[in-house]
Amino acid sequence: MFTSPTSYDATVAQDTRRRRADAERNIEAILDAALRLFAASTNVSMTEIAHAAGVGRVTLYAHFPSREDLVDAVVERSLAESAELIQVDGFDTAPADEVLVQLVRSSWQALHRHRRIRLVAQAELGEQRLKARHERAEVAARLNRLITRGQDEGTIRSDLPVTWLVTTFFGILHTAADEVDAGWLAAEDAPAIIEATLLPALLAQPRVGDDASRQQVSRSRS
Amino acid sequence: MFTSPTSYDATVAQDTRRRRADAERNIEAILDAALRLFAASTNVSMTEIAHAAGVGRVTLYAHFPSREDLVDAVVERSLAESAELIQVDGFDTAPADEVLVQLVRSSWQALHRHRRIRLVAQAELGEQRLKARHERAEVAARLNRLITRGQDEGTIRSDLPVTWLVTTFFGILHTAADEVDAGWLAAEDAPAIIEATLLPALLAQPRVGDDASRQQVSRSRS
DNA sequence: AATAACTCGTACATCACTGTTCGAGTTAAT
DNA sequence: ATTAACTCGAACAGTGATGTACGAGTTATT
Repeated sequence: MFTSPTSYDATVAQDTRRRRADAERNIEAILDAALRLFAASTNVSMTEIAHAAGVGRVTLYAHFPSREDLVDAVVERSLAESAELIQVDGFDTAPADEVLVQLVRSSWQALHRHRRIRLVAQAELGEQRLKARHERAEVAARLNRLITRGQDEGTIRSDLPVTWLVTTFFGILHTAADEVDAGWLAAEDAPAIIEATLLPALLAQPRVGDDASRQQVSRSRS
Repeated sequence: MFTSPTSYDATVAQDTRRRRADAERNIEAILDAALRLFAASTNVSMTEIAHAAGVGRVTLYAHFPSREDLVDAVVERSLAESAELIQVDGFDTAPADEVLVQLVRSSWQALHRHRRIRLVAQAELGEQRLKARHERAEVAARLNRLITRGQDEGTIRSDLPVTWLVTTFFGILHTAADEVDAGWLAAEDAPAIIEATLLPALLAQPRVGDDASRQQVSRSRS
């Protein structure tokens, strides 16, 4: 029997009781599988997740007593993951607009994954709990700082609220990722297209005149 | 009994058999309710829809034998609705960029609704069936024509695929609508913000220098 | 006023998912 | 090598959704 001792907080680090190594591994596997499956589709059963993690269904319930607990843990993990991914070179020192471009290039897919998880959580945990606890988490906060810095530097427009600019950033990423998922846009074309769309929308002074910055980006489905 | 005669194709106009007036009314009510509920949340049961339409659950099944049929009909209706909404004055004659602005102002919410339905359909009917039948429907086609015309006129940028520009248009609308739903953006601020974001991203020559075009749009949550 | 269309509630069969329990087998840790 | 932690499959109860069947009542149509 192992339900009572090890149960609920596989989530946060704070575990008073020690855990065996294989248990730890399984938890990781479950979280990984869940993250992957949720990113693909919102409707995933516990059974599917357990199976995908190479683990018995019972074991899953041993670590995450309810579906809600699982989703919760996945959100947490996804948030932490994104926070790391976003940490590119010179995040706090390089010109803000260049950092943005860098972010798009390095991690637009991962950031998209995070967004999908957010959808799942929103549907299953309800809007408020999610909003209160996670929305102002590390990722959003860092993006916020970055954009604000860009505004101070004069590279990023100041006529729109910072929050909206951040949202737009994720929004375009999201849109592009959906297009890729649907097979209407080649994944390798995405970064360039995202960049070409995002920059004029966010920058204070869209470079104009020089058509060097606006050459044909992609010919697919023109 | 009424299952066999009236059943399946409440959907398309093509009905050989005549229908009684109240039946017609109920079908409308059901479609309306479904559209409304689906726009709010993806997970809606048949029971809820029937109840919201002020109709017995059995009656619902009488007109739409399966959930799939219902979703199908709702998609159809939503598409038709959007096609009408999009038909603003001078759609085919006024400068394309001005028409775009006009579209945002008049119907961004409705267009958003259409997008939500698309999500439901995508989850329940599967990607391909939806794509094949509907994506190239009236709305998308018109938008496509409009953007293409704008490119010919030189007002809309030509370095990105038309498809992507259309997608971006809907994407930003969608993003903004979500923000409004979540209560992070006032609905009355939305059109201006959308416009301010969309135009620089889509136009060939973003007006630059004159900060008249980039005055403070909203102060909320800056 | 008569007929057929349409409505309703109730009840039933089926299914998929969630969460729990049991007992027995593995495996990491000391 | 012993113990406690962890694993597993199978089986069960509960819930909620889908779809069907019946029979009786209501309402549009002619």
